[in-house]
Amino acid sequence: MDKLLQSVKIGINEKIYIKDPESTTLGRRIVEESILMINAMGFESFNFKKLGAKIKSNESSVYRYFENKHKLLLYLTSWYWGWVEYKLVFATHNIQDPEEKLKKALALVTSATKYDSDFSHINEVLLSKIVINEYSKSYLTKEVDTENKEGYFVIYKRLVTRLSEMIKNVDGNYTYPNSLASTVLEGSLHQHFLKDHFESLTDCHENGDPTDYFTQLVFNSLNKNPNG
Amino acid sequence: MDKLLQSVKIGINEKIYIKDPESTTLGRRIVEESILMINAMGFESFNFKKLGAKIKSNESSVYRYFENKHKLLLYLTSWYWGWVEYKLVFATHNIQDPEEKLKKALALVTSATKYDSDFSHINEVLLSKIVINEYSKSYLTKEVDTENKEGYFVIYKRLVTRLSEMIKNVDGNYTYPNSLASTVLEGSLHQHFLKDHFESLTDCHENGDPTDYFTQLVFNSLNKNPNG
DNA sequence: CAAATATAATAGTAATACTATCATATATTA
DNA sequence: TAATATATGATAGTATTACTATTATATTTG
Repeated sequence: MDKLLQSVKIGINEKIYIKDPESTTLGRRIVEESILMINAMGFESFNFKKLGAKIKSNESSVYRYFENKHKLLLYLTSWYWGWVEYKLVFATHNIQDPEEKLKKALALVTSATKYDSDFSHINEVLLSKIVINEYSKSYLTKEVDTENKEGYFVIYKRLVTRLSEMIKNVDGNYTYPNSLASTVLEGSLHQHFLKDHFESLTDCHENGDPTDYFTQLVFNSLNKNPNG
Repeated sequence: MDKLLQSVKIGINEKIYIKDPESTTLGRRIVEESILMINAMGFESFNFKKLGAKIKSNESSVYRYFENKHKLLLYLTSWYWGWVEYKLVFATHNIQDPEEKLKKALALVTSATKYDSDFSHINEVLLSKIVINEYSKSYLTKEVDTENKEGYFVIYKRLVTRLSEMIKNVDGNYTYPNSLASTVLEGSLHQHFLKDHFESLTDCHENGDPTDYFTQLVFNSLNKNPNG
């Protein structure tokens, strides 16, 4: 990644925000601090009044960027998935062998985010924790279908599709490429969550980790090309 | 199931409620109507004032049974998982062959709830929809660890463990029995959700279904006993 | 029938999730 | 550089939520 990310802007559906937070200092401060705050106090306790106070700005100013905290969550998680997608495409585009490509993709998508790239106002380590703890809440709502039609989840959907395509490239006859791809992405978040809060429900600690687990899971499901 | 369920009471952690809703008519009405309401309007819009009005009782009366709507959700989802556990144990206890047993368990746990048993005030079909749409919200909170210590999730954890044991009985050398069990349970809810809202992210519709998908996924991961 | 208990009705509070208005600071452009 | 546009800040206000507290009225039980 490194320097490259400096000039890359994750393209997020314009309907998610009122004013592009990337366009101003205040906007970037909103995004930056909201990540710290949501991470520290959880999405439920977080609100725009607290955020305004924290950034020494005002509640009403925050509302000029995002309609409400749900939209802000959509923004943050879209950014995260866009960032993962970028890393995925970048890291796999020059790999020819479909199995190697898929293996690399799975590693990227299932491993814990450990380092903050430090090139933007966004702390990727904390953001990935937010995604683990809060992403489901962004779509488990009564408004999913309308918001989906508005395109609020395109980036995530594209990521699932990319993974699904890689799966198909290893085994074109497999019946459940989309289900497997969505299981890996969602299941990975879940295993990371269990590791932190329900240890007994996962084996991803000392003697195992999500990457190894999901890599096995996927490859055992696929009939690999006998020539490959 | 049928008549048997009439006399079976799902044992739920007493700390989840203030007064056992099973002990009174009002309590059962609270549970019964809350399922209909949460299903119809979603957990976010649901509240005790609306529930009180709907059952022609009072907000304050509802608060004598449950501290807040989060506890009510814990109650409902615990009941659901207790019910699934009961069905699981009942349906598999006389199966000797580990593979057959696991197969049966997977079918039970991944298939959509289609029929309301009609023996209690609880509509299992709607409750299963609530679990699909809202279960994650019951544990994706800042209070998980304390609530987990209080035993609010024991039933679910026991269910995962049971499934994990069945997996181990098919392949004792498999490294990830707990992860696989938790993936199946959580992943199954997710696939059902995707089927309803993000069709393109799943293959569980015309030519596939969660049971078939997860059965394949699990058995492809396990080295079956060559003698079995 | 009295006493205990459950439920209902009403009121009240602090916090949330906003909207509206106006003042002020900063940037743009004529 | 003055005029103007735009962004931000400060303050106030509203409806709703998530409760708590109190008192009144049923209903059950001893």
